Amino acid sequence: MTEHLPDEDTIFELLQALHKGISPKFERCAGITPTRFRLLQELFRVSEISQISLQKTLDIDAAAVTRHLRGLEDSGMIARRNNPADNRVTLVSLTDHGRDHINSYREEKTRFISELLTGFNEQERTVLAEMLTRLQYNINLL
Amino acid sequence: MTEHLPDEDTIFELLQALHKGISPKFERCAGITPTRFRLLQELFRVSEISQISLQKTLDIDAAAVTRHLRGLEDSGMIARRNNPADNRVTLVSLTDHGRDHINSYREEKTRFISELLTGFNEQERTVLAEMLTRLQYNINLL
DNA sequence: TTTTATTAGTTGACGGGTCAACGATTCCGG
DNA sequence: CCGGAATCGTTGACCCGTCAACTAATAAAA
Repeated sequence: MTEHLPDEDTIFELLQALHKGISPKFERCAGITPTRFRLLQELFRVSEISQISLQKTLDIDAAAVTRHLRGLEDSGMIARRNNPADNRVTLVSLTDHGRDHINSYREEKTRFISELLTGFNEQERTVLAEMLTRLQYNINLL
Repeated sequence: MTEHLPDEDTIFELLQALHKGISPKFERCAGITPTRFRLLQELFRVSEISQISLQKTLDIDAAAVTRHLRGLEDSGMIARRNNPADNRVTLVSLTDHGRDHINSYREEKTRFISELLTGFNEQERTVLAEMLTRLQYNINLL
């Protein structure tokens, strides 16, 4: 007995190892960092948005937003302008160039995710999503 | 129809969000970084080991090992000595002080993980571990 | 209205990870 | 035996995230 104990620890280690693998592989496949992709995707969805809204939506630090946007601006993907109605906020939007690129990023991301979920049927995906949601819930209680 | 599509993307985002939550919460609960805990745990297991073996076992960068060990050495948890049989390698081991501490870390970690898995019965844990393993496998193919 | 508090964004410093370059040691083939 | 190839560890530079301190602008209160 105690043949193959699934071990609570195993799940924790699997989650750690999984994270270690996912981000770099995503970047290698999609050609963009997961976080930057999320930024672009949100900009695509809403067309124009303040940095603070971006930050809250994506749940990342304000400093990180500032620096990612600087990078994306330097590469011509996004543009920023002051909000004339409130000079504290800067409004961010995709440039045409950015809009061009995000579509190919989305394709690569779709391809990546379908590779990631290879072998998972519809029901398994549902179960997995539900379990991950419960884990997230538990973590938020700590 | 398309009532609540579990969405491939959802799983990806859940994994990302999960990671964002786990490490800081672990550290807050256990009082030590996940990586440093893994280092100590491995040292506890084998008593004395070279840095390169540590690195391979834990699958982290050599530079990270060097720096973590410096930190752990400064806090008196570990000791290092040269391998007299091969002056390239440095052997790392727990100090008594480190051995004292790791037990309380282990308790905190156990508590943390059991909170994390609250509401998961034995069978669900098995299913979850198996699914995470499959994800890991898929990632390694990319 | 003037003062105070709040909000948005930037910056600096830090910890964690990676990779690339380097010195020291050991191994091995000519 | 000796010189080139591996191996081990360290360091520096970079990216990504956090927090804390700061400025500028607006909102709220006295």
